[in-house]
Amino acid sequence: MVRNQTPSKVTYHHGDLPQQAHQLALKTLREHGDAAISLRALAKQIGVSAPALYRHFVDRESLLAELAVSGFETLQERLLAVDQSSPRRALIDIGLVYVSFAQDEPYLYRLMFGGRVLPKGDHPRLDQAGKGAFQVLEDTIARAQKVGYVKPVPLPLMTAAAWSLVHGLSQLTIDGHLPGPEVEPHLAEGVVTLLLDGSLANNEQPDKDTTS
Amino acid sequence: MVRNQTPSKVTYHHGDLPQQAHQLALKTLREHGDAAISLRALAKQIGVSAPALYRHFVDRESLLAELAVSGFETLQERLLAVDQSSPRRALIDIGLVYVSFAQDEPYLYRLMFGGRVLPKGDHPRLDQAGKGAFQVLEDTIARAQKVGYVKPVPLPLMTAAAWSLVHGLSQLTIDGHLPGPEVEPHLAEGVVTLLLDGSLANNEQPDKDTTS
DNA sequence: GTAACAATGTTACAGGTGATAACTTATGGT
DNA sequence: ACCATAAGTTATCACCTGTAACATTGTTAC
Repeated sequence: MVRNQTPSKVTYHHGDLPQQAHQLALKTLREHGDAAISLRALAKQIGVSAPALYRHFVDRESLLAELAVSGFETLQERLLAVDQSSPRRALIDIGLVYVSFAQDEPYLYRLMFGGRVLPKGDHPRLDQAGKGAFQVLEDTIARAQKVGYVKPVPLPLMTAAAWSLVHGLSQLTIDGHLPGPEVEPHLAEGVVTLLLDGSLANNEQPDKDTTS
Repeated sequence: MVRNQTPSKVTYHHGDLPQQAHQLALKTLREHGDAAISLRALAKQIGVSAPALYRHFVDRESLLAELAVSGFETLQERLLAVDQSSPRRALIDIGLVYVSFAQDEPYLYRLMFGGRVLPKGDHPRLDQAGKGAFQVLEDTIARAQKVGYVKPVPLPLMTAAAWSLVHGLSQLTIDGHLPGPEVEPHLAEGVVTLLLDGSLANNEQPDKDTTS
């Protein structure tokens, strides 16, 4: 009904439609998934006519793409916040933070990677944002490799393996195919460690007989 | 128009609507994705009225669930066809077959795992089919463990890691985040091997200095 | 054989959605 | 003060899922 923005005047022009639509859509996405996002419903909740949204979003899909972009950005932020002092802990924590993000925001994560929005060509901002998050992972691995902590396997290969592992674990726990963190709190750490210990340089290998 | 089934008579009753609808929907899915599947369009192509389909599929979603089930079944078949004589080759090949399936049938695979159809409760046949495919992977790992080829790490943990890895790699290549098999033909084998060599029992560990 | 019944089709229709066209009002630069 | 333009509005189209009420065919009991 009434605009819940700071400007108290009720104006013909909304003043900040794109922002508010983005926020409300994000909230709906978080709570009910992308399928529940309808431009008409959004407009009604904001108190504006449906076609008004098309002044700011060329498509419904472009709105979803924006949400996905913001998702990649916050994922990147969380990954960048990981402490990088110890290579091993950094690698593990990057993985844990990644999986935690997906589990905290299942609908958002699914939108980002669900193929609902194809990253190819249509939305250059989207794959740029995706690359950004991916880059943090790659940089962490590269750093650990440079220090000699990780095997000198080709960086793209090592990165692909790591990303695949955390992405797969995220998706499978989200979809209920694997137990979530409330059932198996240490699954993520165990899985990440499993890949990691197989990826160490020879001189860094832990005692193999104490790992059971 | 004319029924392309063996019975030549054009009848009021179709005779095999569910089957034909399933096949046509599967074809549409393969070529254009699940979003392109509309019951009306399906009915029109088959030459039947739209509500007729509701005699056989309670929902659009239940039709999609059936497609997903058949997807899991053929995936399971392909996984079961893997030669199990050598534990190591079996493990690697299971992974490669899994990823190849996803890359051969990207839209089908996305339907199976895209969260489009939630496996929880609604469709018991679906998670049964999913468990079936998953079971092949787990059995292969269990066999390799029993033989002493794989570390005595808890089976659910090892399985979760393996499944996460191949699933993540599948999804990421499908979505274009990682290079596909035409660009990097050996990526899948490299990634799978990376996890595997970190999961070997001590007495089975390959020479670490020749693995670069 | 035929009458009753169940299965499988049909047309008509009720909501809901994305998207566009044509019109109206406010904003801001000159 | 003016006017071009940005940002709203209503009206409308095409399409979709899903339901209700009716028609036709196949089947089974007598």
